[in-house]
Amino acid sequence: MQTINLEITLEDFLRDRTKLDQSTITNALTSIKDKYKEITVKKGDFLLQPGEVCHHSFYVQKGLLRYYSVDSKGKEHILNFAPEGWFVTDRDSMYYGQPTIYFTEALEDSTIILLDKDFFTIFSSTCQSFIELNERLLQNHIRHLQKRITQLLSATAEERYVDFVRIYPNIMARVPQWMVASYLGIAPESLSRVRKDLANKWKKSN
Amino acid sequence: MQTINLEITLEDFLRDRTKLDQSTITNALTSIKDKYKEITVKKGDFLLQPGEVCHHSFYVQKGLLRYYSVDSKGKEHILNFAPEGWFVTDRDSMYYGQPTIYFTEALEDSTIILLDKDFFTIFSSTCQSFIELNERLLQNHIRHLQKRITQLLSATAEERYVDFVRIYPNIMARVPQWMVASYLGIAPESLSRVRKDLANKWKKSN
DNA sequence: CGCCGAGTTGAACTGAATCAAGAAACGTGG
DNA sequence: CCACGTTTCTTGATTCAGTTCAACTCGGCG
Repeated sequence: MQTINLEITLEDFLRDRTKLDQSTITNALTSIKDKYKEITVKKGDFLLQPGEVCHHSFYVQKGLLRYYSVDSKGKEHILNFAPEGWFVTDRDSMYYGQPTIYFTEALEDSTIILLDKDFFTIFSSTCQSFIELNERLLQNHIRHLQKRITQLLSATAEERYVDFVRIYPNIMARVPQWMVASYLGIAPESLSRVRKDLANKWKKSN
Repeated sequence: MQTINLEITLEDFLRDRTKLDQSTITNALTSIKDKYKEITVKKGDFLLQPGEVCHHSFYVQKGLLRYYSVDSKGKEHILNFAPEGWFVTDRDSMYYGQPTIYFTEALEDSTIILLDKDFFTIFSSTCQSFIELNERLLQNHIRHLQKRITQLLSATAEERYVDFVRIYPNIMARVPQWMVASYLGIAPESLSRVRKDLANKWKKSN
């Protein structure tokens, strides 16, 4: 498999989003360095499985995660993909101490930063612009989820697919097609047909 | 229409969620009283319509709001109901200054508190427990949206309906059935049939 | 009284799921 | 580097959940 060479360190990320200079961030991170740690995982490894309790947020430094559930009929439903620079947090489990019902799996060999439950709180107390960052992240996450709900309520399989490739072309290229289908809430066979139809349309109009 | 007599003031809400005493909250609110104001609206009034830019979060003190979009075929899709003690925020519009694409409509005569865009930020700077409240609200909102996505991806119309009445029996009783259908992402006729089937099942098992 | 919005019911239709089979791509071990 | 099994993708035939369209009922309300 060809490796993808994206790597956005947590420091890069913080610098970019908080507009603080590198040394401020390095200092802040050093002062709470027991609140996070870096690990590497291999393709196929699980960071979290149903029944376990979640103690960390995951920041993806390199690689790709998927966060999914399995329903009563054994079908997988992907809630999120997380490439470099994204977070995965199992909020139900982390904030309420319940065992999770989701899988968090590495789709590629990945470098992940584990952030303690109180990482954000503690970091926040050291600098104002981090509070704002955190809020912005949550706000954006909400906007993202809301958009997805609107789409699930109103768009056809084809529309959802077209939108997905437009917004996440890189993810499209990095995961098997049936996972995209699972994310979009359609059967893999249906996605295959959707793609065929789109290809035909495109040919005709050319 | 019979009136519903729930009323949860913003102060009640803050006291309950931040565990601060009443006088602290009253003082804090007094110090930023230009950052929020109370209004009353009538059933059918719109607090926000597509094309307008959103400048406030809405806190529902009394009454009921719905937040919905209209798709290209003219169909409505309800993103959220908001009864007493709930918030409605159009984040796309408020944080990015874009005109909104959603309707925010009062389904009953309502008392609404308009919270300025920076209400939360300013209030946060006066007390730590408010930062936490804000974060918890956002976290819960995310959990809620995520659950809804999982359900849209995996559950049948019947399962979604059963879950809805279990969790929001009060909303079920306060809005027309076709709005519940719209929230669940099914046609009103389908919801009617689902209910009929459920009634039959219940009779048989009795 | 007559109108109107909400809900129900039936019949026909349809987008997508399911089932089944085969083709292509992939990775792993020899 | 090839051979083999596994996974992914495609295609066709069939089924099904839910939509659409249309007609009818019911209960309020001016």
